[in-house]
Amino acid sequence: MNPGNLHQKKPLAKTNDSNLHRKLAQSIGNQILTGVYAPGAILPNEADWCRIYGASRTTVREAVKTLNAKGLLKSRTKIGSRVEPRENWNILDRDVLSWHIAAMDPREFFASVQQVRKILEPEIAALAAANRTAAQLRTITQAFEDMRNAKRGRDSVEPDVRFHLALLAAANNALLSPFGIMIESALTNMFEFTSTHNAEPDIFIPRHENILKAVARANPKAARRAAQILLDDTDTTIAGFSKAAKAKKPRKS
Amino acid sequence: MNPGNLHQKKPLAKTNDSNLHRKLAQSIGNQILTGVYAPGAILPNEADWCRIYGASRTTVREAVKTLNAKGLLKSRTKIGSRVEPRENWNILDRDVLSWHIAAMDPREFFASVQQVRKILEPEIAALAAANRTAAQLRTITQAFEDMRNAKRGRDSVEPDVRFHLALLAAANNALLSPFGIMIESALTNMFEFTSTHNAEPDIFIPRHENILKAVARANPKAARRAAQILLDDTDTTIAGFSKAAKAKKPRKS
DNA sequence: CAATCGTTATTTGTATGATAATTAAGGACT
DNA sequence: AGTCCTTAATTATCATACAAATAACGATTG
Repeated sequence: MNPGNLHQKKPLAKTNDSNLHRKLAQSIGNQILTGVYAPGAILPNEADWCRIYGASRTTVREAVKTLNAKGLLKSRTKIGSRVEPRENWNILDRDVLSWHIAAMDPREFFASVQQVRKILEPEIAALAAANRTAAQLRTITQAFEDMRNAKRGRDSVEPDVRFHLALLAAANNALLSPFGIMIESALTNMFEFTSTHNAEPDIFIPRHENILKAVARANPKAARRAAQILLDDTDTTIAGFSKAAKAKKPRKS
Repeated sequence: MNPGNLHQKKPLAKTNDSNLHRKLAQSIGNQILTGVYAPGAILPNEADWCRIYGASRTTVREAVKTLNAKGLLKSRTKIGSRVEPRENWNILDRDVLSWHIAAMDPREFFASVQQVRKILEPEIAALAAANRTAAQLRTITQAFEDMRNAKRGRDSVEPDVRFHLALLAAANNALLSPFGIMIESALTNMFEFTSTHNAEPDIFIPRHENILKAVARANPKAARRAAQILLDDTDTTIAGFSKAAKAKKPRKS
C-alpha cells in the first residue's frame, strides 16, 4: 500500500448509489441508448417492467419519470412510454452521456468530443481571460499546481479535469456549463486509453501553463491560441491511441 | 390597446400539461431557479411538500425525482433533498431553461445566448456545409422557403427556428444537439420583443439565404462567414430592443 | 356508405398506508 | 478522548386501490 495515497478520496466513485429505481433507470436507459428500443418505439408498460425487474410499480414509475426528465421518453396515458427522437435527449446529462459512451465505439465518441472541444475550448479560454474574477484565477492556478505536482499517471487526471472545469467556470456563461460533464468524461476516459500506451504527459504541463498565463494576463487572444495548441497535441495523442486500438481490438465485444 | 395583439396566447403555454407531478416539479423548479432555495440548501421534506401542495407523497416523490434527474437536486436518506451547485444543473434541458428564462433579466439572458450563438453557429454552419446529407439539405431548403413565404410576423418564427435546427442537425454531431433547445428558445422569445418594436425581418431573408447557398455548395468557410453576418445583424436588433426596454421598464417587478 | 357519437378497454396518474433501509446525531461506556 | 450502540429522521420500496385520459371499436344515424 502506498503511504502517499492516504488522502485518496475516491474521485468519481458514485457506484455506491444502490437505489433500485436508479438501477432500473440505468438499465432501461442503456437499452434505449444501445437501440434495443429505438426512437419512436413504445416501451413495455409499467406492469411489464414490474414483472421484468421484480420491482414495485412505484419504483418502476420513478425510473420512468427519471428517463422522461432526461428527454429520453415521453409517457402518455393509454399509449405508454414512447422513445423520443435523439435530438430531444439530454445528451450532456451525466447519466445519459455515460450510457451513450458505453453504447458507442470509443473512437467515434472521441472524434465527436474533439470536434466540440476544438470549437468551444479556445473560446472558453478567451472568455475566461476576459471575464475571470481573481478568485476564479486562483482556482485555476491551484488546479495547475496540483497537476504539475501530481505523480505521473492517474493522479494527474483529477487536477487536469479540475483545470478545465475551472476555466469553464471562469468564462462566466451559464449556458456553457453543461459541457463540463463532457470535458470531464472525455479527459477521464481518454486517460483510460492513453495510460495504457504510455503517452508522456510532460508535454501537456507547459501547454496548460501557457493557458494559465494568458488568463492571468487577461489576454483573450493568447488564451485562445494556447488552448488551440493544447487541443492539437491532444489530437495527436488520440490519433496514436486510435491507431493502436485499431490494431489491438478492431471491434467491441 | 394594440389590435395586432389579439392572438396573444401565452408565449410558452405548455400549461396544457395537466399532470400534477409536472406542476409540482415546475413550481419547485421555479423556486430553485429564482433562488428561494439556493444551492446547498435543504428543501422541505416530502411530508412538507405534501402539506404545501395538498398532494400525495407518490406525486411529490415523482416531482422530486424529476428534479433530481435534471441535476437540480440530490436526495439522500436521512438528509433530504439538497440543491445542487449550479454547474450541475442541466441548464439546456427544456424545462430548466424555461425556468431560468423566467427567473432572469431578459437582457442578460439574450447576452448569454448571443455569446454562445456567436461561438457555435458559425461552426455549426461550417460543419453542416461539410457533413450534410442530401436529405438534410432538402430539410434546410424547405425551412428557408417556408420562412420566405411566411407572412411577415409571427408566422415566420416557426420556419426560422426550423431552419436553424435543421442546420444543427446537418452538422451531424450529437453532442451539439442540446443547443437546439437554446436556439429555439432564443429565437422564439426574441420575437416576443422584436415584434413589439416593429423590426423589419426582410433583412434576415437574404442573410439566411446566404447560409443556405453556402451549405448547398458544401463551402464551409462561406457558410461560417454567412452565419457570422446573420448573427451580427441579430446583435444590432437586440441592441435596439435592449435600449428600448431599458427606457421602458428599467427593472423587473 | 360515410360520418358521427358513445362505449369500452388499456395505460398512465394519483392516493393511501405500511414497512424497510440508510445514516446523522446523540448517548453510553469505556 | 474515543469507540460503540441506540435512536430518530428521512428517503426508498412495496401493495392496493381508484381516477383520468384516450385510442380503438362499434353502434347509430343521416
